[in-house]
Amino acid sequence: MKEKDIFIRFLSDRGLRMTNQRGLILDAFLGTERHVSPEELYGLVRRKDGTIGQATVYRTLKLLTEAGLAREVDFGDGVLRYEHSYGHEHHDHMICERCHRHIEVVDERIEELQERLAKKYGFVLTGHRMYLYGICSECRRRKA
Amino acid sequence: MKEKDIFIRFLSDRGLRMTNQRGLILDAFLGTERHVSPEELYGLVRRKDGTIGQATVYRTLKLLTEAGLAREVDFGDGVLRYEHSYGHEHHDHMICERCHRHIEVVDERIEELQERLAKKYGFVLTGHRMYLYGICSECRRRKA
DNA sequence: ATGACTGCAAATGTTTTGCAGGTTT
DNA sequence: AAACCTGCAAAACATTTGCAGTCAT
Repeated sequence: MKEKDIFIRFLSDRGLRMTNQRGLILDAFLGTERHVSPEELYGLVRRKDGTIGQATVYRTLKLLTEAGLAREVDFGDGVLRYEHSYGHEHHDHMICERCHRHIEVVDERIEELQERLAKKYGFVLTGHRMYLYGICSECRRRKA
Repeated sequence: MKEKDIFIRFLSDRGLRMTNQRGLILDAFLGTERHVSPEELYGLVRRKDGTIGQATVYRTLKLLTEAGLAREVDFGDGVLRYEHSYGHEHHDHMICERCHRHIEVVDERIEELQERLAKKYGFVLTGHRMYLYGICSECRRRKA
């Protein structure tokens, strides 16, 4: 399990320690492929350890983000979510407004045009967020 | 002033009334070309009427949004901002991470590729949000 | 011992809501 | 009167922080 090693390394590089709670949170995070909110993750972790506090979950998610293992995703619904970052290339998101299912997408040509657009205005891009909202085929079929 | 008429129309269509406060808030909103947060707008309006409450500002901004005069913009910094919608075509945003200056941008080719990308996954797009983050030329020059 | 870690509760910051009083129709 | 509006303060919400106690080195 490479991620755990990375995390341990990251922690010790900063004089921090790997703890039981951090391990549980990391496992729970890695164990789901969904975009989890801190609250959801808190629920998952609590099944393993009922005494854990949500502050610890919040704090650990920040650490995982700094360690490059997690990435914050903001769909704009007021809750921050986290997705796997290690071994997961950059991608954007397409979200169904009915069933809230979402797909990760990448389009090289779009990425390239974004760069060009930035250059046109004298910007050097550091990152971007792109969310495509729509209705997926299933939802359209179900309620056409 | 077309916007005011639209707002009055929108209100009366729903059995609501144009009031002094709503008028002031609309004027203040139209009077700035920046992306204002409710708090900023509250500050502006209070200069004209010191007794206005911020709840009224929040409520009116929601109304303006429903009326199609304002559009919510979420830069992901924890504050919702509002921009003019009437007579302002769709556009995306490019934000300087140093000076927080932002530019409104549109790229037809990107829009088109987004549509194609959606179609590829069976989605029909209803909208999208795209934020490009970077460093603007001035900030690069100032602190290269 | 020192410094890190944790759970808890309190604080934060933005936005929403309940309410009592005021205004319009 | 009925329905809408308003300001205020309280509530709601996700997230952060302070703190006192605990644990690892």
